[in-house]
Formats: sequence, C-alpha cells, structure tokens
Amino acid sequence: MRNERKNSIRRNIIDTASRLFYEQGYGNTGINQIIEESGVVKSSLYTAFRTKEEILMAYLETAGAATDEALKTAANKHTKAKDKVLGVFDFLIELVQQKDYYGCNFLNIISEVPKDAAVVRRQIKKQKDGVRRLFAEILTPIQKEDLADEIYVLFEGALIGNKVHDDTWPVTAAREVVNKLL
Amino acid sequence: MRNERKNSIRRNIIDTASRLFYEQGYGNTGINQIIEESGVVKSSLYTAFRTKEEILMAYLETAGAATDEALKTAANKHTKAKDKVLGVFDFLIELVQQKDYYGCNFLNIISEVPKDAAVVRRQIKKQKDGVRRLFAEILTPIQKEDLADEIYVLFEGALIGNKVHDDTWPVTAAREVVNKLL
Amino acid sequence: MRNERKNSIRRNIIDTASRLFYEQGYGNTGINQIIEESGVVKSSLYTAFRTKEEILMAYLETAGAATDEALKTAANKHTKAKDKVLGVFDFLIELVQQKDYYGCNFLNIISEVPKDAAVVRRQIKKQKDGVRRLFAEILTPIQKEDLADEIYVLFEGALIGNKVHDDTWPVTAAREVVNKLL
Amino acid sequence: MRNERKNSIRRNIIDTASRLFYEQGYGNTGINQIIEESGVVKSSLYTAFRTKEEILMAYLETAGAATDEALKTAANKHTKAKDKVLGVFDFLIELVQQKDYYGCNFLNIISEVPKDAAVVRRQIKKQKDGVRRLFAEILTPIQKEDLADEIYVLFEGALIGNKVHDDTWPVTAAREVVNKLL
DNA sequence: TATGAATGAGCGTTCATTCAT
DNA sequence: TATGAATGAACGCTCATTCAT
Repeated sequence: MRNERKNSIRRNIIDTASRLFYEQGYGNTGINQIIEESGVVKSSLYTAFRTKEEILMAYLETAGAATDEALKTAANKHTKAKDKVLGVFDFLIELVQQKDYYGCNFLNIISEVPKDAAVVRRQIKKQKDGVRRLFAEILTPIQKEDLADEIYVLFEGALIGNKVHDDTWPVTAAREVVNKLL
Repeated sequence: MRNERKNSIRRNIIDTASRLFYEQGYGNTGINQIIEESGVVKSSLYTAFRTKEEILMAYLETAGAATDEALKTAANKHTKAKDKVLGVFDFLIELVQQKDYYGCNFLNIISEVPKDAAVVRRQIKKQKDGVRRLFAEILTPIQKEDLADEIYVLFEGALIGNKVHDDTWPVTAAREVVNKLL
Repeated sequence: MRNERKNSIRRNIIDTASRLFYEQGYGNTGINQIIEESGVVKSSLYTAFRTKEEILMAYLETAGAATDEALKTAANKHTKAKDKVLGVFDFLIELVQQKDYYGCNFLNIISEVPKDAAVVRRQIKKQKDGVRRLFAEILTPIQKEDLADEIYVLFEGALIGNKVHDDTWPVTAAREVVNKLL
Repeated sequence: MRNERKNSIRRNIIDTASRLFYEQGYGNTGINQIIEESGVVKSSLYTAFRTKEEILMAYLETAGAATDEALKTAANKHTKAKDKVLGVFDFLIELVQQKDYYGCNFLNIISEVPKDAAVVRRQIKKQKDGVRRLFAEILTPIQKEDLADEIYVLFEGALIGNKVHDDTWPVTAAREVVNKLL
C-alpha cells in the first residue's frame, strides 16, 4: 500500500514529465508545469526526486527500455540477418509517421543539457551503444558485425534527418543504403 | 555614423550571442549574459533585435554562411566528384577534432527551440537543404545525383553520432560508407 | 529624474530592509516581505541589488554611518577625555531604553550570517574597529590610549549584556568600570 | 528497551543538532540536514521533539550544563578568589584559541531566534545568570560580590569581542581589567 | 510507538521584455 | 535613436511540519 502510493507518485511524475519533456523539450518544461499536470504537490515531487535532472534520468531510462524493446521486436519479426536490420528501418519508417512523434527521445535531449550534466550525456550514449550492439548481434552470425557501426550511423542520420526535414525520406534513404551495404 | 554604430552593436551582439549559443545552447544562454559579455546595454539590444529569437536567427544565418563556405572549400580542393564528396567528410573529421567544437551549430539548436518557433526550424531546414544541394551539384556531372540524399543522411549521422559518442569514429564510418557507395 | 527614481527604489528597499533586518533578523526576513512592505517589484529589487546579501551590506553601511555619527556626537558633548568616554556610555544607557531598541545592529547580525559570508563579517569588524579608534582618539590627548581596547570590550559587554538580560544594568555596570579605569 | 531506543534517538538528534547549530547557526541548519546526518528518520525526530525549537532547547540545556561545569572547573583550579576569577578568563583565552571554536553557544543563538521565541531567550538569560552567580559566589568570601556583574560584563565583552574580531586580544584585555578591578 | 509518504507555504533568484525619457 | 529603469511571471528548490498506517 505504501509502495503503491510512492510508486504512484513516482510513476505519475515520470509519466507526466516524459510526455512534457518529449513534446516540449527539457528546458521548455518547468517543474511547475509538471506538478500542475500531474497533480502531485511540489514537495512530494522533491521527495521522490532530488532534482529536475533526476526526473530527466528516469525519463531517459524508461524511454530507453521501451525503445530497446521496440527495436528488438521489430528485428525479431524476421529470421535472416539482413531482414532483421531492414526490419529496424521499416519500424523507423512507421514510427516517424505517427502523428505524436516528435523525434528521437534521446537526440532531442542531448543538445539542450548543460555542459556539466555528464550523467545525462553518459546515459544517452549508453542507450545508443545498445543500438550499436543490437546491430552487431544481428550481424555476427553472418560475419558482418564490422558493418554494425556504419549501419548505426545511418540509423542516426535517418532519425535526425527526419527531425530536420520533417519528412520520411531521410529514413527511406538510410534504409536504401543499408540494403546496398548488406 | 549612426548606422556604423548600429551595425557595430548588431555585430557585437551577434558575435557574443553566437559564441554563447554555440557553447552553452540557446536556452541556457540568457539575455543578461549576452549584454554583460557584449557590453551592449539591454535596451540597445532590443532596438537592434525585437526578440531573443531574432538574435538566434541572425546567429543561424551567420553560421550558415560560414558553414556553406567551409564545405564548398573542402569540396573544391579536389577535382573528381567522388574526391569532392570524400573531401567534405575529411573536413568533418578534422572539424570534430577541434577542441572548441561542440557539435553542429544547427543540430544543436533544432531540438531545443519551442514548438511555435517555425521560423527557426525552417531556417535550419533551409541550411541543411543547402548541404543536400551541394552533394547533388557535385554528383550531377557523373550522373549520381540520386545518391545525394543518401550521402546527406550519412553526413547527418556522422555529425550527430559524433555528438552522442564524443568520438571521431561515427564520421569515419560514414566516410567509409560513402566510399563504398560512390 | 532618473537617478531620483533609482535612488528612491534603492532607498526604499534599504529603509524597509533595514527596519525588518533590525527587528526580525536577517534570516527571519524574506525577500518577499521586503518587496511587500516596500512596494517595490521583485525584479526591480534585483536590478538594484544582486543578492539579498548586498542589501544586508547596504544596511550595515547605512546603520554604521549613523552609529558612528551618534557616538561622536555623544562624545563631543563634553570637553574632557574621561567625560567624553563616559558620555558614550551615557548615550548607550539612553539608547537601550528606547522602546524600539532591539540590540546592536551589528552584533545582531554577526551570529546569523553563514560561514562563507566573509564580506559581511569584515564589514562588521570594520565598524567595530571604528569604535575602538574613537576611544583611542579620545584618550590619546591624556596619554591613555592603551586603555581604548579595554573600554571597547566594556562597550561590547554592555551591548550584548543588555541584549541577553533585556535590562539596563549591564550598561550601567560597564560605565562604572570605565569610571574606575580612567 | 523502548526507552533505550527513544533515548538513543534523542541523544543522537541532540548530538547531531548541537554540532550543526553550533557550527552553522540555528537558522542555517535545516531539519533535513539533522535527519540526514543523524540517520534518524524524520517522523521519529518529530516523535522525540515536537518542534525544531524544542531541539534547540535541548541543545542549549546540554551545552549549558557543560559550560557551567567547565567554568567551575577552571575556577576551582585555584584557591584565592581573585585567582579563581582570573582562572575563568584564562580558560576563555585557551577556549577561543581552539580551532573548532565558533563563539559562545548562547550568544550565537540569541540574535537569530524569532521574536516570539521567549522560551529560548529565557533559557539563555538563565544560563548567563548562572555565570553571574558563579562570579558572585567566588567573590562573596572576600566581600566583593558587588563586582560580580562588572566582571560578568567583561566576560561577555570578551566573548563577543572575540567573535567580532576573530582574535584573542579582547579576552586578554578583559582579563587585564579584571586584574585591575580586584 | 514508529515510520515512510505527503504537505502547503515560502525561499532567493532569473527570465525575456517594455516603458519613460 | 538610444538608454537606464522597471516589470510580472516563472524558475528550481527547501522549509518545518503532519498524516495514514
């Protein structure tokens, strides 16, 4: 019961903050907006999290786990290595066309965190290293793991290109290069 | 006389703001810091620029022109199309290793501007369209302009990958893919 | 006209803050109370003063000048050195009996400023050094300036004793010792 | 068992709070810091003490008993009345030179307690009345008890003078006056 | 009794912008 | 046109205390 309540507060904050951080950005989201939209009192928020940055970390971890899962699922729809990789890019193509898609959770954050927020940067790097590893794991069976990072660079180019141009073509272009590479 | 002064004020603000926006980010840089470090008084700043966003626009335009120039110069060091393209990536490799390099000016900004700042987003898109066009112009003579956008996606992947991992390898990996593609 | 307004804001803040700092203490007085009772808007206050501590400094300087003046006046009512010194203690006796007297401005502050507020402590020390100097200057003509610090210690004992016991007797006792010493 | 635990909690809180109140001041020490550094959970603290002020009272009483003891010990090192009194000031001279000395426990507090904290002020007065009584008791055998309060004022002047000037000379000066008086 | 969770009020400070001259 | 002064709203965070279990 106690934990339920604590968790409900934490969850509530993380859920609200996640939505706001994602839609508006970290800097453009104030603690006050988080408490208003979550209904959690300010001091309770600061009992659950010591700083705004800690909320950001929770957001990154939550979104990170979901992203890992989604990418793996997309890959595992296929059996052959090349299809798995292409499956990831197919997933991206669908993803970026969703109307509530505002770009990659992690790339959105990385440019607006202050210099001294090394923990945040490290977490994002860690998340992205997971994607590199995913590609490497898929490609190892066909002895093409040395292509993992090249494909990863295309993955990032697809995401940020979509953000800049607000269009699907960067993802499609990246997929096409992957298709040629493998 | 007046115009000189006005222009010197504008330049002064743009120079200072550019440095700060680039090093700290747009949101992490306050108007007060800009006036302190530029020596321009606050109301003069607001005579020269109507909003903070206008200063941002001036920064993007200034940095954009310089970037265009630098990329063209890097390409024009070579004569053959493929070499020109690779020359651009070679330039990136050197660029990201400079100690005062904090990432791509434009990708740094795009994620932290508020939703309603369509002008800013449009400007960044325009800037990046210039890069696509550059690749297309280089590749047209050898009838490979349809690869321009694929190479552009690698260009962006290189930049943002460098930002995330704080390392040169994403740029090198992107260059390698370009080498294979052409 | 401009300066009038600026000064009126500064003066207004200093006056209000002085009263509140003196009556309630520095820590027990919030910026919000200062702005409410002075009528000055919060951001105007922070244009005039960079920090709360700066307001404290202005208070100490203002009160310090007034105190210096009052002590000198009290001393100069007399011509003989001993009478001058006793005059200072007579002034104290009257002072501490005033109904709006809450103790020495400076001793009130010294114990509640944080460790790192060295500027504040230095200012208080400087103020008190002025009192020591006053006694020394009075006593030099009769070649008793070596007693200045002993009398100064009695001066402080009188003030803090009055604060602790909320009574005039510590001042009277100090005066009596001075009478014996000279 | 329960009482042991309760007492250990009380002692723990008092010890931690005493250290913090003394080193940082009452206002500059928050309940949160006390619970963090004592390891006692917040609600247990509020079971043992009803308010922060009650903790302050416990601190004053504890420190008061220790101070009484120390002063008596210092006096009883001697047999003659004058020596006893001078012994107290000798003790002060050593005391204020200790590196973890931050001023008189009681004078440190008196200026920063809110107006309405009459209990606290009364306790401090009571503590200091004990010092006056000590001097009186020492001086009664030699029929000089009428000097007790004059010596007490010097005692306070020594302490607060040391606080202001961060130096031993005020204590030495006070001792010298005592020497002359007796 | 003991406690983990929750509270509302307030902290000092900074934001981008506008006004009066 | 240029400027020093002024603005209201919001910032992230901490306070001493109380509640439900």
